[in-house]
Amino acid sequence: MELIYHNKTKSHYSRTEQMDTLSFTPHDHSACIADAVRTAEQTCRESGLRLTAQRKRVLEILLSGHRAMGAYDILDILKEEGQTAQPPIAYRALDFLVQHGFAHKVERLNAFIACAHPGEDHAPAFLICSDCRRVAETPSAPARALLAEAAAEAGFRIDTAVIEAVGQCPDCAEPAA
Amino acid sequence: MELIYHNKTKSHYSRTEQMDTLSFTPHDHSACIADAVRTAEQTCRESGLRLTAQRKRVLEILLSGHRAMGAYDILDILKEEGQTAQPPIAYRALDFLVQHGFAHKVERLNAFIACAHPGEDHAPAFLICSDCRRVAETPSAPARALLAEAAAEAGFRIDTAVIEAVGQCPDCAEPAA
DNA sequence: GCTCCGACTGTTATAATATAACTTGGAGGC
DNA sequence: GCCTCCAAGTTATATTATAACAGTCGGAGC
Ligand SMILES: [Zn+2]
Ligand SMILES: [Zn+2]
Ligand SMILES: [Zn+2]
Ligand SMILES: [Zn+2]
Repeated sequence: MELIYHNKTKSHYSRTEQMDTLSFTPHDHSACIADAVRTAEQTCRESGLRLTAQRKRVLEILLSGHRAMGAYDILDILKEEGQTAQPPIAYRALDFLVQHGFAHKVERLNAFIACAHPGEDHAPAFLICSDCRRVAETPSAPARALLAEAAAEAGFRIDTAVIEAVGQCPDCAEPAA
Repeated sequence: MELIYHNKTKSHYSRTEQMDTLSFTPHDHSACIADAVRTAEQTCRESGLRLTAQRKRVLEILLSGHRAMGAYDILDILKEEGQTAQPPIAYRALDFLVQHGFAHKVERLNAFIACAHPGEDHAPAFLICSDCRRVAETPSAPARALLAEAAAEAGFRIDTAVIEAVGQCPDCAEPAA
């Protein structure tokens, strides 16, 4: 399979803006997990936050695949690991992770994913594959700028914006060959 | 496609694209309701759809304010009107209205609004006022185009996209003067 | 008119997602 | 040691959504 997506027109996305959508790209995933955990640990150390065992474990669970997971999916895993695990356990850990940028909530799915670019201060759009449930982050600054423009014309001041696309990822879009 | 999104002065939104965000604009709201109901009736007549009494009543309830309402908010109103009204009553009517473009689901709120531009074949972005809970539709075609471009670079084909902004509407943004 | 069919409605039950409220525990500062 | 604070544990409940099946109604065709 040889797909080339850059051949048509000039990109609006500069090199430095290129946030690779690695969920859909083969990569060393155990390194990917280790990196994310290390980044979270370091960020917390620097900011005086407490990445407790529970929070770290929930982050690791989210990181195990680049898929959105419901709070109760996470709870089930914690239970299998021997915890008693009532809902607030999962929701509190998720709140912490989302609050501090280590995870995101996918509104369309009422579910959560580990952030693929922790520490980068980004406001991603999500690409949600309806076939395999994988979710990737993609840059959204240009789209957000246009949205802000449209909002401004209505006198509306945007605090946050949710941008989530549903469709087929590269793997699932291939004809069933 | 030639878009320059850093240009402050020139609008990317043509006159004909101007979907006035009337939720935030004073207007003859009873005419607004009547128009929407009439449009729905006509569209259904033309398309062989059945705008039953339940569906019409739910549409009217949604139209009563330019706010997002939960399915159970609607159920409560139906109950006050003497119906027995179990959840599927509301969800079925909402499914129909959303399916055929007479209403939208606001993912961020898990709630529904009447479409402000029925029959226009549009894919709006929503502007959600966090203070007064009013919701307006605004054009999103330019932002969607950029999102599609970013997705294409990842080999992702978009079927649908949710674009929802939370912030302050013109009325609520005014300093408490 | 009658019948059949398909779509809508009524009803019961339950699933899935999320939070409130209060108690217990534990690390660190003083 | 003791206090404070925040996290974790626990119970209960709120909110959002769907499954499943039984009744009803209206129009198409005969
Ligand atoms: Zn990975
Ligand atoms: Zn996929
Ligand atoms: Zn109106
Ligand atoms: Zn407002």
